Amino acid sequence: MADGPTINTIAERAGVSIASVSRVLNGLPTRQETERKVLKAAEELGYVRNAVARSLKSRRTDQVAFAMADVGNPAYLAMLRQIQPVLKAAGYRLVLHSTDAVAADEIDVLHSLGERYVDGLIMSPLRVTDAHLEMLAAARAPVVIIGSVPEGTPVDNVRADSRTGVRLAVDHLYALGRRRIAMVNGPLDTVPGAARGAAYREALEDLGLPYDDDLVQIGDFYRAEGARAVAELLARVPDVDALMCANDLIALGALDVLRAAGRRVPDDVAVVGMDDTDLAAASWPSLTSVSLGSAERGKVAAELLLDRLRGGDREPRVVTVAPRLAVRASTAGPAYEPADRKEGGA
Amino acid sequence: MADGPTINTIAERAGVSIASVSRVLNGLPTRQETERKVLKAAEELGYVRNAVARSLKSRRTDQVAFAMADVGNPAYLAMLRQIQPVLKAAGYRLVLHSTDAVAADEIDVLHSLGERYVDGLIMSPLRVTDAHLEMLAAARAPVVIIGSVPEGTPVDNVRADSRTGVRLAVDHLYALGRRRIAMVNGPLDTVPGAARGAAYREALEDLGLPYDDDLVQIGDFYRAEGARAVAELLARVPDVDALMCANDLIALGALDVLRAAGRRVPDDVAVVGMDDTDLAAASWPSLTSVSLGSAERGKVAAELLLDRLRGGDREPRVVTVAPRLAVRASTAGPAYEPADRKEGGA
DNA sequence: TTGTAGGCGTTATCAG
DNA sequence: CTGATAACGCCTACAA
Repeated sequence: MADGPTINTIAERAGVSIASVSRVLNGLPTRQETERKVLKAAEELGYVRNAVARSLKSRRTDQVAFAMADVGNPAYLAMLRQIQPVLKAAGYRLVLHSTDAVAADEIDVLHSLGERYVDGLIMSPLRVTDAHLEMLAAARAPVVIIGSVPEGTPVDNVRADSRTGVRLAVDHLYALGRRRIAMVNGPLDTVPGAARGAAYREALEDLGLPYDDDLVQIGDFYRAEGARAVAELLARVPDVDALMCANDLIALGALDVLRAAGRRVPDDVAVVGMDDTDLAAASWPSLTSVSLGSAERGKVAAELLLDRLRGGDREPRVVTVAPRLAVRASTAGPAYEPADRKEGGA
Repeated sequence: MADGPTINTIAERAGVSIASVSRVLNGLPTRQETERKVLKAAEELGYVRNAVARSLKSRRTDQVAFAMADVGNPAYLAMLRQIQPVLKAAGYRLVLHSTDAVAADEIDVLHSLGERYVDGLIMSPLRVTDAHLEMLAAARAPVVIIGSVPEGTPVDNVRADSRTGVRLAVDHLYALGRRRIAMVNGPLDTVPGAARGAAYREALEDLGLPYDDDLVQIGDFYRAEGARAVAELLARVPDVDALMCANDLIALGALDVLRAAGRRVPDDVAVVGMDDTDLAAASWPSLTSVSLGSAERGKVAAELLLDRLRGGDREPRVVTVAPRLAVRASTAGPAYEPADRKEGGA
């Protein structure tokens, strides 16, 4: 762990100037002989470029960050899988941050942007506080937000249309004859929580169904929390016949609880998730879910960031990705009995 | 996105020297008046320290990296959840890398260590190639490997004891009366794949059970791959009565396939996973799984790294975490029928 | 307590 | 094509 060699060490050993070393290392035109000597010396010394010094001079790190609110949520993984290759192909290394939706951690990541550790940032905050907005306004490197920020925030913004998404789901449930459609949501002070809650209410009203506070249960966007919320809901409203869950993890928790309670899905209670993650197709029964285009949003976000990094000093752009309903067994297919019925939903 | 202010900008505005600015910003003793002026100027300018320049001088970044082979595997998340707070408490920012078990990506992360972007690294490689070992030997910053590296590799090493772990599981299955115990493994050229495969063979032999190639199926450490592998296995060896899966994801895939095939778990086929992730307890039926102490390993790794970062220039240390069998429904409990039987396993 | 100046390892400009 | 040399932004003796 002794101090590593620098271009100076190489220069000495090769008997050339540091300028020549730098040139060789950066592939600039050099005499064959010089190049050979330098490369040989570098090799022998086990030289590794000090990227920190390089960044200081070049003002670039060739690194980009993606800050995820919940690493355990496959929706973010779907984004990651799209973001990673796009940036990699463009020569950037992607570093991840796990913020656990803690505002302070997100602010810290934003801060690290200012510290110049990365050239750009993709972030998907659950809550958007004033502190967030301040830092975004002051950001000196490109930021792309996946999720919604207020109009006028000077960053690119890739949005889901959860309003339409929730409507797709509620309409689907209604079409199946469900009339006691409950909503299991995450915290209302989160961006998705607020949007999905409002959308649910709106969808019901448009269908002429009464909005009933009892049918709304707030928990959090995790499986265990979802399960807890659904347990409470069932106790309070035993006649509920459909659950609109604010994400797939909540929906999986719902399935756990319904199974334990002996309620058949979808016969007794239909369940819809959101995000259409891998888990939705893999669960039992498989889960109908509203795709909010996680993968697509990741891809778009990466491309927007890349565009900015390449010098696009354009107006902030807002892209909205369209939702899609993936109908599966939890609302329309066979429930516990070994498959074969063919009825299809909606 | 104009060029940000530096300590020079602040110095001018505050009418002091850059040295004073630096001192104030670092909390060194300064006259009240000076401090006030500097802080005011910094505030007004929206100053953010350039961490790159700071690092160049101080030779520290206060950042540490954790390279995960598979972000989608909850076993790594369990590690992460332990690593994160330990390092954070010590003042380090944790950055994550997703390598997808691609050797080239892992080498790149190791390279980034040499580039001085981070002060240390925790890494959990699936395969350990010569290139890995070379870079580890040459590493100029502390590295902790979660997983096994050959004796003599000059890095701290936190190991699981999958040998004992597999044995616990196989013995358990044997005690339940199972005699056609198959193994569903990941690639044999991975460290865990090789270890678990060998352990399985050894465990059978010690029980006096014949080792049968037909009972071994190689796939990969993901759910879909696990499902595929189990489907093949079932087709080839219909009378199998127990599956020892090399991790929980494979085991979940196994449950999917068994359910689709109408085989009852555990009545017809008992299933054991490894890693004892959150998913094991949450699956249906809940999954018996060998805990290899992911959380514990993460914690130990973080502490070892911290020790090194604090100057511990000691001998490389090897810590092995003991396995534990978590018995659940997939081997011992009720299967598909609504619970109530009380028999307990082993 | 404060300012001046040197240096961290690179890159890039400018003469030679 | 090559070699001095000046930044990049910050920290830190050392001197005042």
